[in-house]
Parts: sequence; C-alpha cells; structure tokens
Amino acid sequence: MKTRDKILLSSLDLFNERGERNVTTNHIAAHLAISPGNLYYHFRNKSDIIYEIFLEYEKLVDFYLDIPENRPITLDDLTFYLESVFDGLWSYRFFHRDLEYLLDSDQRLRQDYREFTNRCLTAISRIFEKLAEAGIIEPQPEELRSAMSLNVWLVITNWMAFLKTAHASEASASLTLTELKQGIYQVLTLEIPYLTADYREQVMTLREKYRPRLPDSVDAPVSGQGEPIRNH
Amino acid sequence: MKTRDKILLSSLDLFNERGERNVTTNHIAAHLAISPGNLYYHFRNKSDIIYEIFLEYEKLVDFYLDIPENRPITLDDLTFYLESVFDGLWSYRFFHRDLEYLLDSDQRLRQDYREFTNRCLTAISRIFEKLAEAGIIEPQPEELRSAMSLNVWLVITNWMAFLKTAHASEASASLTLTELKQGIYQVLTLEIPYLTADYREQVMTLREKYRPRLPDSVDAPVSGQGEPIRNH
DNA sequence: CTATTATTAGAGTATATACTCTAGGTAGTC
DNA sequence: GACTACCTAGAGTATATACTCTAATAATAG
Repeated sequence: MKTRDKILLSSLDLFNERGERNVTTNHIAAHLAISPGNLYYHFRNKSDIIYEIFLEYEKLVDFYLDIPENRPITLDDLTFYLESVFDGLWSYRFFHRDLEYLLDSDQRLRQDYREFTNRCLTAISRIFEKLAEAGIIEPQPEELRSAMSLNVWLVITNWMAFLKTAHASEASASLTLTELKQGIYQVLTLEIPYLTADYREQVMTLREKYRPRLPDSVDAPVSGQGEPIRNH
Repeated sequence: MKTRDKILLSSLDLFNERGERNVTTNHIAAHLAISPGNLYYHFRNKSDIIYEIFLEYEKLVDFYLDIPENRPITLDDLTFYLESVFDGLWSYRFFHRDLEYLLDSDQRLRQDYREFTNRCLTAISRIFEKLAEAGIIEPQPEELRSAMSLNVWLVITNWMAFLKTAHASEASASLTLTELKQGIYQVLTLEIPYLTADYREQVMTLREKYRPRLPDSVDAPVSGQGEPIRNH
C-alpha cells in the first residue's frame, strides 16, 4: 500500500480513537514509523489530510444515499439506509466531533460540508416522499417534511456525540454496537406518528430490534449515585 | 467586580466568540490586562475555569427547568421553557461545541454533565407528561415519551452547532436571533403529531412565529453556487 | 548505464501554550 | 506601625506542535 494511503488510514484511525485535537502530525508519522518529512512530502499540512478523509466520507455517504428513482422504496431500503449511515458515522466519527473547529480552519471544507449537508437533507426528504408513495407513511406537506428531515439529520449526526457524553468513562472501547444502533431506534421514533396502519406493525417490529437493553440504558434514572469514577 | 469574576466573564465571552480551543489562558489575561500569574492565582488551571463556568450554566438551566408540580402546565410555560433554554444555550454556546474534549479532560465535569443530562431528560419527559395532563398533547406510554425526550434533547443541544456549520462564513456575528429561535420551530415540529385537536391550532400558531424566513433558510437548495466566500 | 524523478530520513525551527516563581504591593487590624 | 492575608506583575520555562530543509536513497525511463 502506498505511503500516502497509509497516512490517510492511520490518521483516520488515530483521529477516531483519540480525537483530531489530540493527534499531531508527529503522532501520525510515529505511528506509521515514518519521518515527519515523509508525511509532509505527501501532504502539505494537517488540514489537507483531514480534507481528503472528508472526501472519502462524503463519497461513502453519497453512495449509500443514492435513492433509486425507477422503483418504489421498501422497508428493506430504509433499513439499509439507516444501517449504512450509522456505519459511516462510526467509521468517520472523529469528523462530527470537531466539526466546528475543522470548518473554521478550512474554507474548502466548510463550503463542501455545507453542500454535503444539503444533499443529505434533500436525500432524507426524498426518502420520506418515497416512503409516502410506497404507502409506508402518510404523505406530508413539503414544509413539514423538510423540518422533519432536518430533525432526522440532527439526531443522526449527533447520536454518537451524545453516546460519548453519556458514558462515565472516556474510553471509546466501551461503546457497544447496541448503543450505536440505538440511534436507529431514535430515528424510527421520529417516524412513528406518520406510519400508515398497513405498515405500523412492521416498522414497530423493526424499531424494536434496535431498542436498548435495559442495563445499557443511557437515560436511566440517576436517583442513585451513578457509577463510581474510575481512571481519573 | 472581583478579578476572579472578571476572569470567568471574560473567559466565557472569549470561549463563545472564538471557541475554547482557540482561547489560551494568556489570551484571557491579556484581554483583561492582567498578568498570567494573576490569573493562575485565582484558578489552578484552565479546566477549573471551564468547570466553574459549567456550574453557572448548570444552575441556570436547572432554574429554568424547574417544573411546577402544584398546578397544570400551560402553553405559556412551554414557550418560556423553550425560549429560556435556547437563551441559555446561546450564552454558553462554547460548551456544547467542544463538549467531548472537555469531558475527556476533566472527570468531574464528565460526571456532573452526565447527571445534568439526566436531569434535563427527566425534566423534558416530565413536561411531556404534564402537557398530556393539561390536554395539550395526547398521553404517550413511558417508553415513547422517553425516546421522544431524548430526541428533543438532541435537537436542542445541537441546533447551534448545526447553524454554525450551515453558514458560509465562520463569523458568529452572522448568526441571527431568527435562526437561533428556529430551533424552537424544530422542537415544536417534533410535537406536532401528538397535539390534541383542542390545542393544535394554538401550538401551530406558536410554531409559526419561529418559522424561518425564506432568505435565511439554512436548507435552501444549493443548485446555485451558494454565497461567495468572504474573509478567508 | 545514466539521468531524472519520486520517496524517505531525520535533525531542526519558530511559535505557542499551560503554567511557575519570585518579588512586591495593598488593605485591613490590632 | 507592624503584622498578616490577600492580590498582582511579569519574566521565565518545559513541553508540544506544525512544519521545513537538506541530503540520501530507491524507482523508473531512455
């Protein structure tokens, strides 16, 4: 594998694991056992590395969110969208964590991310439209649909961050797939009221699959003392 | 005003304006025209400053979210909660921006924030319950109510961040009150399906007040080139 | 084989950052 | 007036960070 690609991969891993803020170019080079000079031969600066990683992320999500226009949408499609998007979020989770800083540091990224967001919002809205066409949800006026899409976007893009903050320890290792996928549960919660009678059962069953098990519950009552603090 | 309090105020201002990451203790001291030594006489380190600011924030929100248990809840109460919470978010907006990093750097903060989140979720859930008791929304089973509360929390706490990313320029000055309050519009969108016939009109009218004006619309189509980039 | 280009090492640098240390002032109190 | 507790200045420091520079080594083309 090309050094350039190794740099991108390692950077992504380290960013995800420790947060972009805590990962320096020297760390990346050290992790790959290459020299800083070598790293800077392949990338002009840290921003460029991040930008290229974003392009990959963007491509991945755009690929997942390609809505077929020649056939009706199914519940399987919906499941696929949700699973894929959360997988993508997981793979590039560092990105949303430091988003504001990253956008402030790179105007290209800001511009591209803006357009990316708009594409996603459009896609979500289109999915709602097609779900309605398929008789899975009731059709909604454009204005409501776009407000709902925005809410879906907010829940999706911030679910990971919420999970991290809800945890008693900073170790990302403690994040379980169950918790991650509980994001799907939350998104489906948004759709419940709009389900048609025909599909209500099916979607509720689907949602149930992602329901958090009690011991993991993040919003459990805190009447007790909570876990004791470790590793401080 | 005591130097200690001036430090807290200036820090909050600078953090909000430029982001915690971009504000050093030296900046804070310089901004107040005091020496770094002076600053460190009053605070052991940067984390302590942030922690105290969080305590203020926490107190403010806890105060706002005090649910009266001796009388039914009204639509005015709901408006007050929403307005207050968004005002609070605005005043301490730096906090949610760098939340993950801050929690990773300070275990006290992590623990407190966890409990704070849980109190807020409980309060939101309680508001839903009382809205149902007041006949404003249909009563919902506990499980749905808590999932909905979590969604409300996600929308509220991340609305500001979304706005910032949706903007073409990094200048926070460009954030308008209209946009900020559009967060309320988004939250009320979540409640629409649950409104009772009796109150539907009223709530929809309330929501309409926060509806974004078209020129400011953040999710406007991007078919054009978008605004030209300035100040880069 | 040679000339050119691509890649790499690794020492080095300018700047920044969180924080320390010492010495000195100020305000109140007996 | 002297003692004490509080407050402040400002120079200084250890460490980190993003990035540069030079020289050497591989790879490739003709």
